[in-house]
Amino acid sequence: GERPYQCAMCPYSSSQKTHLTRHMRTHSGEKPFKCDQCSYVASNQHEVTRHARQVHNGPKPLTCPHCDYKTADRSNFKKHVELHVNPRQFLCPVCDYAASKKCNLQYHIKSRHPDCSDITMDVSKVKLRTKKSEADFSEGITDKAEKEQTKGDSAAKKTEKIVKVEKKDNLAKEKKPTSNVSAGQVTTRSRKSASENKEVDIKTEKNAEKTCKTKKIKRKAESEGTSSKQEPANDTSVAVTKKKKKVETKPRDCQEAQKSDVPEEEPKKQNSCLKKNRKKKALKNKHSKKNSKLDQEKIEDEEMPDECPVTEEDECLKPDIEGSNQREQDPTDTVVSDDDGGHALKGESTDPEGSCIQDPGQLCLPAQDANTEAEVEDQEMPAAAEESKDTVGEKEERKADRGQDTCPEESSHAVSSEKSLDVPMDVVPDLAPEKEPEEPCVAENVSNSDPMDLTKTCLPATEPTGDAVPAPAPPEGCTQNPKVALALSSPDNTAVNESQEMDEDEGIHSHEGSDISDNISEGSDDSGLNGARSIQEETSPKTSQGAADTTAARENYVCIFCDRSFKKEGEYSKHLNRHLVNVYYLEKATKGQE
DNA sequence: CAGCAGGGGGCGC
DNA sequence: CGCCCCCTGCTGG
Repeated sequence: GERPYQCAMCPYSSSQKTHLTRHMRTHSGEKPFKCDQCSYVASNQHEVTRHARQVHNGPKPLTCPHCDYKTADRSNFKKHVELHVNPRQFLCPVCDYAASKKCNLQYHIKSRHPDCSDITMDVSKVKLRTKKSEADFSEGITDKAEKEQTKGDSAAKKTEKIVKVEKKDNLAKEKKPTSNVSAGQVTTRSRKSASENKEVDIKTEKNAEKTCKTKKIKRKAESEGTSSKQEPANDTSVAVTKKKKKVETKPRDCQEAQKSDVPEEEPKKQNSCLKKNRKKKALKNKHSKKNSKLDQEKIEDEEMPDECPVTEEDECLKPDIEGSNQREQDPTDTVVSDDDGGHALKGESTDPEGSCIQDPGQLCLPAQDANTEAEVEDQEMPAAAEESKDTVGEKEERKADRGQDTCPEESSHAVSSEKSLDVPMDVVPDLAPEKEPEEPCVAENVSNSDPMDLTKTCLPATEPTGDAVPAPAPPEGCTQNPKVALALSSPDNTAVNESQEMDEDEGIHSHEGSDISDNISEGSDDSGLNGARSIQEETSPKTSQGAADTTAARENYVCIFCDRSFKKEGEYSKHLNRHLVNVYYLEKATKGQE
């Protein structure tokens, strides 16, 4: 309590004079203690001794029971053991990053999320699942939250110490099993706490021959006594809050999970996602957050298996009380579940990347995305099988390459992309120009599906044309037709629109995607309309066919927009042009407004 | 992630 | 006073 020795230079105060004198050296910079083996100097003699132990090959009495790691630094030793016991306990509230060390998390937050408020960032509260469990179990632990920063660890320590007293010897054997942590994370959490304590205790015992135990116990008792009062509530609340947060934050995730529910497949996605993420990191894209998230997700995934179910349940049950601190943690958990679900739905084939990356990204898209994706896939698959297997393969490759970009997929869709040129012209703009880049995943999916549809529609038309109709099929006149095709193809306005938009972004530039164009028409040199043209050709025939079939055989050309029929291609093309022009200007107008 | 170092609290002598 | 222990920050691999 009392701190009679006040520093004149800073707010520091100490209960002991010597501490103040020592502290004063920090201000004066005085470092009277020098290492005899090097030039190292310190203000504290003990720092020199520690330095000598660590830097100069001193004895390393501390040996990790789980591995060959040895160290002379107890702090480092504890940290290391923690890695075995419960890796990645510390989840970043802002992103998915998970750290094995509190300090690492703090550093992460500082470096990555400097703008975040301290409160939310309070690492002490951020703990992980395992710790949560511990906290829940042991009341004493709870003090951490209240104490402020030291607490978290101190509490753990305390618990550990206590455990030691009780168990000591027994544990050593048990340790190993628990140590497996990396492999069997599931059990680890709950176990971890216990196992950790045991292990740690043992170690400490070994190393700390002395009276450490007694001291520790004292400390524990003290700390507990002090903290116990307040903490219990806090700890529990904290743990609870975390869980709750997870639930809340992740509703969508949950949804996804529910949909797919297949946890097994998810890992794949995650992995892929992770890989992608990593790549991104390597590239150092702007999206540091995303990357981190991804990483975290990975981590979580690994750990999550067991926990997930539990956490979810908890979350569901509890509405969040506090929710303030660490939503993100939960999200991560949920994310994992989500991912799994996504996999299940999609199966392996789909592009996990997009979904994974984006979802974590932040928004709540996931649920929808998942759905859309699933649907898209379904649609796509057939289409791909039918017509554009090649294209699909290409797309995939492209995607993989582009993985970095958030919305690589779009570009990938060659088919749609080509059209893109026309896009502005295309009807789509009217309906939904809005989408834009944010939802790469969805867009991609959609776009993919759309392309498929288009292709389908187009292809049939091209081939059969000869049959049904006299086949005027002069591609030239129809330059504008593509639009028509789009319109036709897109009974689903939304999908079409999306695809178009998507196309616009990249498709226009890159010709790559033009599977259709290649197939259909190569010769067209018309400026921008080339891609469209191919479509047009197809469409025109198509229209003719379709029209003939459905409407009336007599008229070769039926206007998509107004059902008007034309016997002559030239007339029809002119008529279409009128519509197109209108559309074009409408688009411009809409864009301008936006 | 491990290592190193700064700073601080507690305690025995 | 000296020592131990701990927490934390930062850095390099």
